[in-house]
Order: sequence, then structure tokens, then C-alpha cells
Amino acid sequence: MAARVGLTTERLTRAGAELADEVGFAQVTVSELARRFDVKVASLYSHVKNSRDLKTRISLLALAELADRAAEALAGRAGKDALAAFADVYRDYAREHPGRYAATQFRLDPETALASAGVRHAQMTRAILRGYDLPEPEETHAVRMLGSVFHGYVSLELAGGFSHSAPDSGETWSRVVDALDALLRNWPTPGPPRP
Amino acid sequence: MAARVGLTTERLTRAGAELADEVGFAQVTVSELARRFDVKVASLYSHVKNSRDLKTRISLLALAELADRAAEALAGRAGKDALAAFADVYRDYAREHPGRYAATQFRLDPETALASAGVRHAQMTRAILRGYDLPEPEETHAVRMLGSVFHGYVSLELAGGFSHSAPDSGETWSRVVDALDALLRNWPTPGPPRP
DNA sequence: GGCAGTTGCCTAAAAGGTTTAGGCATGTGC
DNA sequence: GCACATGCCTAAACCTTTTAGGCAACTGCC
Repeated sequence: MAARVGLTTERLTRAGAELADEVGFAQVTVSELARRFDVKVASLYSHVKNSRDLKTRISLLALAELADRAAEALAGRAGKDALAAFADVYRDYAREHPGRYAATQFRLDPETALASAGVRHAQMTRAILRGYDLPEPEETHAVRMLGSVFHGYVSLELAGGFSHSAPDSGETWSRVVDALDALLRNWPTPGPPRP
Repeated sequence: MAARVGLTTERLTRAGAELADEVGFAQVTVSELARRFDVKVASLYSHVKNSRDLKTRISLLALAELADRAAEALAGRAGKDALAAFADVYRDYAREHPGRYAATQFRLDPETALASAGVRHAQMTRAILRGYDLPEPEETHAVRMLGSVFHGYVSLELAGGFSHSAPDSGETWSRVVDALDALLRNWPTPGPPRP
């Protein structure tokens, strides 16, 4: 009776990502996706293993998109210029695609995480830091710190943390980038631990 | 037939927080809670309005606990000492109570958020920054940055981001605190806006 | 101690999400 | 034009959420 719709794991993943941006990643549901394709729920289970599988795929898609954007933004830039461009990619992506960004935080199992674009992010961060010339153990600390600031800021902003108070969040963002640049150019040397 | 168990909104909230720490905040469910009290599901609905209400209460509990710990840690400290103590409170709480920490990120509606302990956190951060003597608009930027770093770091650590790679996460954490201290003592002045 | 009223937990039921098993029809390859 | 594989279907079991209404057990008062 019904013509075939042409479901694919790919199409489901993309539609899931759009759904996430509309209603929130936590509200992404196999049933709702079936509704959107005007298809019975069970039909989706030939294409995705289960609900968690679907969310994992959305997460990987978002991670890859983000890494692609970052790689593009980084091309031909260095130093503070690169740092700012990289930072903006995160913030802009999260604002354009809140659901996908939330998907980014989905807890993947370790093997999947290792195979994901997450490692590309770390490599790109390292690339930026080469412009600041930190000694090795410190570079790793700095990588982690940058990741924390970007992720933390964007999460809090998305959660509405900075919304109804002055100054504007965009202003803070650019000051944060300034501060990080200053910090990296003046990275403190490890001292003895304080009591 | 069955003796009364003595349910309370309070007890449900606390049990919900423990459940969150065991199975994850997202997996906290009215049904599971009923099971734990050996009671029918419907019985809980006299004490909490619905599932969201339960999660909101858990979130507020966690926020309050965290603020209490922070206030205690801050007593009698200033400068870098205060900064490090404050930071450790966040990290330790998240490691001891991952589910409660996740609850902390639960999106509250704006009025609830304003009435929550979230504002105490912001005030305490401001108190720490008074030791660094930043001019006013910059202090707000710094408050937001500190919140971002702490939240971002702890989230990534909880998600397993730093788990299987050297150096140890605890080492990075103390270097991050060093770096933040150095940054605050050397906060850059605003330059011309970026293009 | 017994009674009235409140409260606490119950049964019942509807609605929606997840997941599996098995079937028919619509496409593709020969 | 036939055989086969594939895609979407029906059916069904199970779980969570939420509401409505009922009975029993506590409370306090005489």
C-alpha cells in the first residue's frame, strides 16, 4: 500500500540531528522520528539498533561537523588569530545547533570515543598551541584547559547562564579569548605545591 | 495491608539524589524510586508533581550542597588559596557525587534558577575575585570565565575525557589553578575589538 | 477508648516510548 | 518473467508517566 520511503541509517541520523536542534537532544525519540518519516516505528529498527545507537550516531555526526568547521577555520591562521577562530567555531556551532552540540556531550563508550572526531579536536588544539611554544607536559595541561573553557562557556551560555545579565555574553566571550591568549603567552612555570 | 512507609518530598528528593549517583541523573525515574521504597508508583505523585518536578528538586538539592561546601571551604581564605579551595570543592563534589553534579546542569526555569543556590555561587566567585582587584566590567568577565573553566573541566573529566592519557588529571587540575591565578594577577586590559 | 476527619498508599486505566518476531509486498538481478 | 532480497508492515510484550478514585490507617478530640 504505502510506497517505500527510502529510509537509511544516514537519513535517520541527519533527521535525528535536526530533531535534536528543534526539541532538544534528550527529547530525540525513535517514535518521533518515525512520525516525521510517516512510517511505523518498527521500521526504523532495521536501520538503527536501538535508541542509544541512534543517539550515538547523532553524537558522532555532530562531533565530525564540528571538527570539519574547526579545521576549515584554522586553515591559514596562527597564534591568537587561530585561537579566536577556533573558539568562535565552538560557540557559533552551539548557538546554531544547540541539539547537536548537546549530542556532543553524549557519553560514548571508550572505543567509539577513540574512533570519533574527538581526537581531531585535541590535535587541532595542539596545533594552535604550537604557536605559543609551551614545553611538553605544559602543552597537555593547556590543551585540557582550553577544551574546558570552551566547552564550559558554551554549555553555561546554552543553559541560559549569562542571558539576563549585563554585560553581553558576546563581549565576555571576546574578553575570554583575550585572556586565554595573554595566559598562553605568559604561561606560569610549575612551582612547589603550596600547603 | 501494607504499613505506611513514610514518604516525604524530602525523602524522595534525597533518595533521588542517591539514585542519580548510582545510575546517572538521566536514568532517575519515578518508577525506580517507587521500587526502592517498595511502594506503588502512583503513591509518589502525592509528594512530587511529576518527573520534572522530582528532577528539579534533586537539582536544587545538589546546588545547595555544593554552595554549602564552597562557603565552608572559602571561610578564612583569600587569594590563590581561596581560588584553589573553591576549585577543589567543585571537582571533589563531582567525583564523589557524579549524579548530583549532573543534576546541577539540569535546566531550571528562570524563576526557579534565580531562587536557587546558583546565585550564591556567583557571589562567592565574586568574593574570591576581590582579592585580585579587577575593575568592574572585567570582574564579571572573570566570574564567567572561572565558572566556565571549573564546570567545563569537571564535565569533561566526568565524561572520561582525560582518563586514559598521561599526565594525571589531578596534575592538570593543579596546573590549571596555577594558570588561573597567574591570569587573574595579570589580567589583560581590553584592546581594540576584533574584526 | 471510640469516633471523625485527614492523609497515605492502593487499584485501575490510559497514553506513549522501546524493542522483538514474523509477514507480505515491492523492488532488483538473472 | 521468475526468484530472491529488502523494506516496511502488523502484532505484541514490556516499561514509564500520569490521573482518578477508593479504602485503610493514622491523628486528634471528646
